[in-house]
Amino acid sequence: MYPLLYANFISKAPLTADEFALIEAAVKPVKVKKKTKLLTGGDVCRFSIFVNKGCLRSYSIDNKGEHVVQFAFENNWIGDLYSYITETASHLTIETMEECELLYLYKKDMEQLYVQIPSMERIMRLQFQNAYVAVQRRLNATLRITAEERYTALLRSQPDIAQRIPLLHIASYLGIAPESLSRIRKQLSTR
Amino acid sequence: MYPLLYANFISKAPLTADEFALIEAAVKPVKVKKKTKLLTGGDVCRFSIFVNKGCLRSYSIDNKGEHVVQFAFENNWIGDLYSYITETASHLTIETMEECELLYLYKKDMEQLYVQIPSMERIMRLQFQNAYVAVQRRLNATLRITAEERYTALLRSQPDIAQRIPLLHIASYLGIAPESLSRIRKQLSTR
DNA sequence: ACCATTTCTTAACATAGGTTAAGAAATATT
DNA sequence: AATATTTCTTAACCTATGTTAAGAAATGGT
Repeated sequence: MYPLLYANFISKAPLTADEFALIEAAVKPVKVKKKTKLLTGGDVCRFSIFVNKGCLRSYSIDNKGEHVVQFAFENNWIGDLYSYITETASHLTIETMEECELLYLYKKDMEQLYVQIPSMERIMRLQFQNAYVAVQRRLNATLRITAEERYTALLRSQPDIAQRIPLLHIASYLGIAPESLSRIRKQLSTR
Repeated sequence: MYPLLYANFISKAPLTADEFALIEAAVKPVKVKKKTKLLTGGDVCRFSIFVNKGCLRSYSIDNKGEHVVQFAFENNWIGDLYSYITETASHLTIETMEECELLYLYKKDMEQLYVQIPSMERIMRLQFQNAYVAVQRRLNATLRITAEERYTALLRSQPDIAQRIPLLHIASYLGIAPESLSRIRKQLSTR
């Protein structure tokens, strides 16, 4: 039924067919249009979203504008883990950037699954752990390498990003002005 | 016996006197001199260290030199959470920067405590969560504000840092050259 | 197909921070 | 106290990225 989701789960912990059937029953499939807000700053994030098709971004807003925190493509999870766990207001907005097929896993249903499926706890711990490692790695990159190097590294890890995501948002994710990314692209093309 | 440790634990989860006695029995107190390495890149980190007195830093090393990842002062924890959980080689070195009184909590003993003390799981989850939030916040700061603003923010959150820690290491933590931090200090003093 | 909107590029100029090099100050060692 | 080591400061110059402004290109809606 959801082969991508199945692969995603069993990469973290083994599951029987019956157990995965419980997960599929808990999951809420949703199709949404481009530029739809799925979470707005101030809301409590009560779900994790699995991307079956399409892509999304999460971003915070301050007096300087939007700052992209994360992109999520097919087979990725997105949400606000901190708000989810603490049940406090999120500082993030989550928005689709293409037409998307998403699978919502609500916390309420997740708690059921914890009781029914022993490996479930491991899965959430791994999700947190992956999030932690990803942000730690990105911090190191930001402190130590130039924007150009960060951009080429991003292209390597997600080769279709330049086609799928406006330069504007990629620049925001890298922490630079869009004009600077445009200049970087030009420099890269003339080599 | 260890009032700082006690306060640190009960800020995360309630504990009975008997439960805290089990923790105190599990903890290994150590006094170490300045500039002692407690973990070296390549080791698996099998402990969390609680700082009762003194201060430490963790750092990674690459071709450009050392990069400070974290400072830990009294009442803080330090370790390599990723290596600890995955039991893979750490990329970090942990080193004292003053004479220290430390409390080691080994993973092996921690696992006993998990069985004996129900709130223990919550405590570790909170530790991970705090680490995640701290690094997320630092990433945002690094992407969005100048080195000068990051330095004044650091001073605000840890006012004695300028007295206790060499400028060299503070600059590394901020991701700038020591000369630049020296220049920033000068600019701040003439205002 | 046409118009509105969004996104991207370019260029000139400004600035934060890096690099190099030298010496001064502080701290540790004998 | 004298010396060695570490840490800090300063200054001149360099480079990456920011800022502003304008127009070009692409995309979306009707």
